[in-house]
Amino acid sequence: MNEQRLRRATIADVARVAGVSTATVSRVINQTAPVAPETTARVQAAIAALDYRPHTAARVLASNRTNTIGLVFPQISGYYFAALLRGIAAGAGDHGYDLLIYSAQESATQRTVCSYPVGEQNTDGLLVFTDGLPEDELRRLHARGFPVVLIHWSPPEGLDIPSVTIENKASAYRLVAHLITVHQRRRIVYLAGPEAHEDSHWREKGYRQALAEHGIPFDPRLIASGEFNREIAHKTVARLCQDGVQFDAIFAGDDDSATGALTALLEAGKRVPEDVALVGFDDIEIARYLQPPLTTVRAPVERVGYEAVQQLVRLIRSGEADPLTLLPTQLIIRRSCGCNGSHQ
Amino acid sequence: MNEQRLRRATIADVARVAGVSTATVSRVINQTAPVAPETTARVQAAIAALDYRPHTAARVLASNRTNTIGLVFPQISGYYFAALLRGIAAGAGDHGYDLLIYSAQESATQRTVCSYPVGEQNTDGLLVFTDGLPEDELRRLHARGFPVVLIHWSPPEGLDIPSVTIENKASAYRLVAHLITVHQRRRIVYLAGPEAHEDSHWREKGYRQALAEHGIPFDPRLIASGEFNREIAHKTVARLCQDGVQFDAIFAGDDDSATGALTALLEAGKRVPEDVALVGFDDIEIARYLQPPLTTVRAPVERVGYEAVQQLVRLIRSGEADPLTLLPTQLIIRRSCGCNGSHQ
DNA sequence: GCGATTACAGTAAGCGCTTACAGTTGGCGA
DNA sequence: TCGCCAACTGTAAGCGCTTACTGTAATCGC
Repeated sequence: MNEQRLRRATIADVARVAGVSTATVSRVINQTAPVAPETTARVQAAIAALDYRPHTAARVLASNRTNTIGLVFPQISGYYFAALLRGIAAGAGDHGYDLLIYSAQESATQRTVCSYPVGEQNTDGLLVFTDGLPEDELRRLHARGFPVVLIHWSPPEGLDIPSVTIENKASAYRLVAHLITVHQRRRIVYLAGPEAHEDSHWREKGYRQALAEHGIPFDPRLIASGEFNREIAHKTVARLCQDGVQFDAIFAGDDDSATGALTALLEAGKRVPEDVALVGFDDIEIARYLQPPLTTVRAPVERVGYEAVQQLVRLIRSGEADPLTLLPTQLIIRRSCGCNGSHQ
Repeated sequence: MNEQRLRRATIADVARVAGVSTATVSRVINQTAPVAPETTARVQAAIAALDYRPHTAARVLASNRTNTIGLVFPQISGYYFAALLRGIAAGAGDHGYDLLIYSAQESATQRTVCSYPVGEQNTDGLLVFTDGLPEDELRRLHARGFPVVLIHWSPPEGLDIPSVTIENKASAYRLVAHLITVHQRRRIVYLAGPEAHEDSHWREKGYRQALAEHGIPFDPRLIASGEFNREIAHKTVARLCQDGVQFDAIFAGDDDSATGALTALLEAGKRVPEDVALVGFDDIEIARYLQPPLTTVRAPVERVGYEAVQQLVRLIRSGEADPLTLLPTQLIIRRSCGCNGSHQ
């Protein structure tokens, strides 16, 4: 492993071997100007012979394009993450961009100057997932005209930063309306997500709208905290049962909390869906394997990632992007709501 | 969004405003040489005033250090992924490295020269997960003395590339020995993973060793393909039941296939663990929520990622690293093997 | 047959940093 | 007092590319 590292071949080496100028080599590599086929062949042979790879930093410096997009995450976890990243990686690949990722949870080694390891200094644009970046940094980037696209998050007051997310409100509405109209449920608990999580707010709005439109009064006692977390949802629902709160359905803010709720309900001796109907949100992998299989909403997570890259690339290249991209979801009816659940 | 992008401040701007040379500014930023406190203050004020960020590519080009490590994945998915990445991101952050990731599944826009978007040209070292990189590329990098660390994968014949993984064999041995000695099982199915997946081979070796040491003859009919995949495992086990193969336990190569196996067993009218004991591997999140809760082995996935970065950084900085890092696992006894399962 | 293109190739000026080298001080031991 | 050294700062040479500008020869339209 310790053979000294060989000096890497540079464009000048290639030029010398091929008997052309460095400009020509550059043109062959980037296809930025016509080069005679025979010359091209000579250059390519030289590149192969020398095992030459263009030095990225030098290209960036000279061309002023990094060809890299940055991704900022508050934390890496959960079901969402892998799917979203898959979409983003695919999008970046399709558009020829590299992907630099930064998780805010990293114990930030204090950097003298630059508070964020990813930004204008090393990327062409940024993807920010939920509250991955504090508002002032966002404002700073925006003031500079640096391309940023938000994922599952709205821009702060006054900033016109494009954002990509899913139809939370409409989906929640449909889910709750289903519980009300098809299964005649009227006391429906909403297991809210974390305060900071915008999605949860929109889902709650959909929930409230469904109640309102079906003449069911809103009861604040039926809003409980699930935190998009199995354990917490478990405890919350257990307490609800203990406290004797009356309810005949639970709309869990996401599927993770739905699984917690399910366990708690069974432990409390409730039958699902007979005594309590249960619906979730996300359609995580295991949703269909629960007993009973979970009725939920399928969010096109991967597409969210892909679409976000799409918008970012447009923003980088043309300076414009859709202010808001709302991706449609799909109602997945299984058995936990009381249906037959032919849906797989 | 369309205000023209402002020309970014350069080190020369900072130097001018602070009334010093660019060298001094550089020294303040990098703390590479003593600078008078008063000068430092002036420079920092100028940096703040101009909102200056050093241009990464320029630093890389000048200093010949990218301060970035690359991560190559065959595909982004599964439980493993998020946890591993979390460890890697943490490790990279702790050591002051940025993280560039590349998923081989990206529909590779054909690049003229460089087949891999990540490598010597833009990183200081590479982390390769399972078979993320073909052997010839690995050999090329190794020949160049480029730092690479393998995760859950062994170097090809003849290459001394450090690798980090978990104690697959010993863990599998313990699991199977537990089934044999504590629960008197003798016809134990092994649900193997994908051919390419090294872990599965080691787990099988542990399985065979446990059989051998307890005087149980190895029966090839009990080796079936689970592919580390719920659906496939489901089908495989269903077929096993149909075919009337006799067995009293299943050692699933991973927890995903264990969940598939569980469903298939229940569907076939077998009681778990009474008729068939079931154990998995990984301890994924839902393992404890299965009915019955799954006995398995907890792999320190996040630590694997962190440790891999550790080794890579050592390799980058000092040229040496441990050839093989085997992280210990922990037996998680729940109910699916037949125990009481006090373990949470 | 002549000016205007077009196809192709080279020259050289940076891109924004780091750092080797070279001062200029002032303090301190001898 | 002198030499030495540490502390601090500046000068300028690149790092390996891209690309504006030039230059040449061949081709084309009429």
